[in-house]
Amino acid sequence: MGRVLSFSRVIVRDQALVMFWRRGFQATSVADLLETMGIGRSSFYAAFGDKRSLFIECLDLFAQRTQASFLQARAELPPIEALERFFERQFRVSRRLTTCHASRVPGRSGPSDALGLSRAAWGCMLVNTILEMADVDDELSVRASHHLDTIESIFERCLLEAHCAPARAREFAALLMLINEGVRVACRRRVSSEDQLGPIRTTFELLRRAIV
Amino acid sequence: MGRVLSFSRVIVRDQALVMFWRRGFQATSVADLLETMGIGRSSFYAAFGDKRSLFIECLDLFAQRTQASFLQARAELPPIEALERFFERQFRVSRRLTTCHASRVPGRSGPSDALGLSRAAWGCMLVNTILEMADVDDELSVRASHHLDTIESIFERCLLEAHCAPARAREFAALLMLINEGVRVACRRRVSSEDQLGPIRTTFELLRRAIV
DNA sequence: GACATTTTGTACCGTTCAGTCCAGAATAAG
DNA sequence: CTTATTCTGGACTGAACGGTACAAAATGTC
Repeated sequence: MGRVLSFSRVIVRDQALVMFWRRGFQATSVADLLETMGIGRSSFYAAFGDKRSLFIECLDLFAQRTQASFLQARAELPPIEALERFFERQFRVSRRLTTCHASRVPGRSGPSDALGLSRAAWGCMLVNTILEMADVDDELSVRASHHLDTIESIFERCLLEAHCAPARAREFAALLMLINEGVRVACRRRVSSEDQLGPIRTTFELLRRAIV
Repeated sequence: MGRVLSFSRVIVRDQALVMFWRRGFQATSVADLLETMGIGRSSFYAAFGDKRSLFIECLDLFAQRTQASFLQARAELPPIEALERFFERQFRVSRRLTTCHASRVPGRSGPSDALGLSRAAWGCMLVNTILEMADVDDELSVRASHHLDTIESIFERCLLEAHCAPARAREFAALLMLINEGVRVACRRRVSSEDQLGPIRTTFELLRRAIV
C-alpha cells in the first residue's frame, strides 16, 4: 500500500544533525534544512513532526553516539588510556561520530572542511545546546545537560576500574567533565591543535601522578 | 541646544548587556530590549545604531570588566591565590561585574535571581558568544575569542610572577583557560556550587604540587 | 511667549520565520 | 488500464523580525 519514501530517513536526519551541530537550533531555519536534506516541506513535516522534535531527535542521537565512541575506546584500552584517547579524539577528525553522509552547509562553504579538522571544530552538540538554550528553552538545555551527566558517570566508572578511591573517582570525573566542556569551547575558537593537546596532556600528567 | 536624554545611556546599556548575557544575541529581539530598557524604538536606534552594534559594545564592555575584576584580585593577593579567587568568584554572586542596574528580564521572572546565584548562572558572555556565533557570525565569535586570548595572557603573566618556568607558565595558563571555559559551561547547567568548587580545588591542588 | 532643535511614540515597511494545505505526481493492487 | 493510496512540490498563512519614517511632544534660547 502506498509507495516507499523517495529518501532515506536516516541519511537526511544525519544531514540535519550536522547542520544543528554546526549552527545551533536558532540559526538553522527550516528552509536551510530542506535545502541541505534535499526534501520538500511536506515530506519534512510528515517524517519529523516539526523543527524542534527533529532537533531533540538529533540531540539524543548525538549523545548516544558520543557514549558509543567512548565505550568502544574503553573496550580496546585500559581505563586511563581510554579516557585520554577519548579526549584527544575530540579535535582530530573522528569518522565514527557521524556516519559522514552530510557534508555541505548551504550558506557557508566550509573552508574548515578542506582543512580536514571539520567535525572537531564544531565542538560538542551537547555543550553547544546547553549554552545556546539556557534561559531560552530550558527543556532543551536541561536535556543536553542530562546527557552530559550520563557521560560523566561513565568517566567515574572508568576511574573506579583504574583503582581510584571512590571519593577521588567522583572528584576526578567531575574534573574531567570540566576539561571536556572546556575543550569543546576551545575547539570552536581558532586554537591550533598543538595548543589544545598541550593542556590535556598536562592534565593527564598531573592526574596520573595523583592516582598512583 | 536640544534637551537632555530622558534616560541614562549607561544604565540602559547595562540592562541590555544583562539581557544579551543571559539569552544571547539571537534570542534577544529588539522588542525585548526596548521593554527591558524602557525606551522607545527611535531612542534605541538613535543612541545605539542597531542591535548588532549594541551587542558588540556590550561584549567589549563585558570583557573589560572581567579583566578589571581579575586585575583587582591580583592587586590584593599573591598570584596563585588571585587566580584561585578569580575562579571561585565565577559562581558566587559577583556584584562587581555589572553595576547592577538591571534586574528584570521581561519574558522570564528569574527564580535564579531569588536564589542569589543569578549572575553566576549566566556563565561568561564571551564563552556564550563564541559558541552561539561560531559558524553563524564569525566576526562576533572571533571578537569574543580575542578577548579570551587577552585574559589568558594575563593568566600567563600571573604565573610568571609566581616563579613558574616560562614554558610551564604558558602551559598552565592554557590549562587554566580550559578550566575557565569549562566552568562557564558548568555554570549554565544545574550543577550545585559544591560540585563546581570541587574540580577547581582539585585543579589548584594538583597545580600547586606541580609548581613547587 | 515664540521659535529652533532634539527626542520620543508609533505606524509602517519589506523580509523571514515555522507551520498548513492541497492539487497532482508517483506508486501499488486488481 | 483503473482505482485506491501515499507521498511531494510549492503556494499560502499569520506572526515576528529588524529597521525606517514622521508627526507630535519636550526642551533650550531668546
